[in-house]
Amino acid sequence: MEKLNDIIFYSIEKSIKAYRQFAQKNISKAGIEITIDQWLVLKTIEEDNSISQKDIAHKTFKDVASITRIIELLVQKGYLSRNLKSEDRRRFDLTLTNEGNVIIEKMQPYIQINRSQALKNITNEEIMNLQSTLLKIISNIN
Amino acid sequence: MEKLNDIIFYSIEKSIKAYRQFAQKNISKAGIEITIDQWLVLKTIEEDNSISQKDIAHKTFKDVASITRIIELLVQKGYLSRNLKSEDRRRFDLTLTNEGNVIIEKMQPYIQINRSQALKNITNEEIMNLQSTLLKIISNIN
DNA sequence: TTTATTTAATTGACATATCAATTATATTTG
DNA sequence: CAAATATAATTGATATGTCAATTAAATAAA
Repeated sequence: MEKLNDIIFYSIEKSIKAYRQFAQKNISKAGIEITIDQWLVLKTIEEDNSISQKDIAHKTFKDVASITRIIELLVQKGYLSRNLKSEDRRRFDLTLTNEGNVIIEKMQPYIQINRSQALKNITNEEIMNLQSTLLKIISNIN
Repeated sequence: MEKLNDIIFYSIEKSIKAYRQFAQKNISKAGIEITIDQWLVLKTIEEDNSISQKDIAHKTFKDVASITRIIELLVQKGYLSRNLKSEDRRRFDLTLTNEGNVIIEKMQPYIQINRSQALKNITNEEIMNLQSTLLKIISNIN
């Protein structure tokens, strides 16, 4: 009978968990006070500041409920400002504050280092194959 | 500048999240009242009923604190019994109840179906490559 | 053997995930 | 236009993840 360890989904889970812990540890060690998830949401807003919370959720593979709460924390921390949109009062204008921009800048080198360390000695071809197989899995279950 | 979407870690995260949602939905739809995480812990105990909570945590890539809480829920639900070990009173004897065994049995076909649907049209070679690249990533960050 | 150290598990605090219900607003339809 | 429907976001409840502090027991060291 197959053991849990043999299952590919365990490797996928293990790799992403290990990467998250590794990345978060490096960020915290650098004295940057933000979680990877908060950064991810902030970065998504930076890339498109007219995006809706629903679309942020979709883009980050999170739930809209989680996005509401993460945005709340980002506002509390002073990285983000949030105001009702006049055109559609169900939605919000989300804008990075100066501090928000600063922290995105500050994170950049760590993100790079984390990624390159995690992918050390792995060829482009391997990455492309990895990506392609993962996309197959994703499309199989949608 | 690279967009979030291009990053391989997003595909890894997306695939595992999609798989978990897909699997959980199928289980719930079948009227089985257990979470994937609870099942995972129960299955781990079934495979080795002398395992410590610390080792369950290690094996499932979870935190010992989470294991404590998940075990509590499994006991509450009547799937697991927990008694102090006489040899080492810091530890517990964890044993599946009849109901626990029944639910593991009941889950089995769904687990199989979920896995085979997710891996449909993906060759063994691809899976092996996926596994091997993921293991490289894991070892790079440990 | 008493004390110090290590180990296993728990607990508290906070962040995030998920689902269902709710609120507020916008859009569609009769 | 008024009523019905759809959409965006929030909120509550429960589960899990993570870290730090704590408790209880076992083991090692003085």
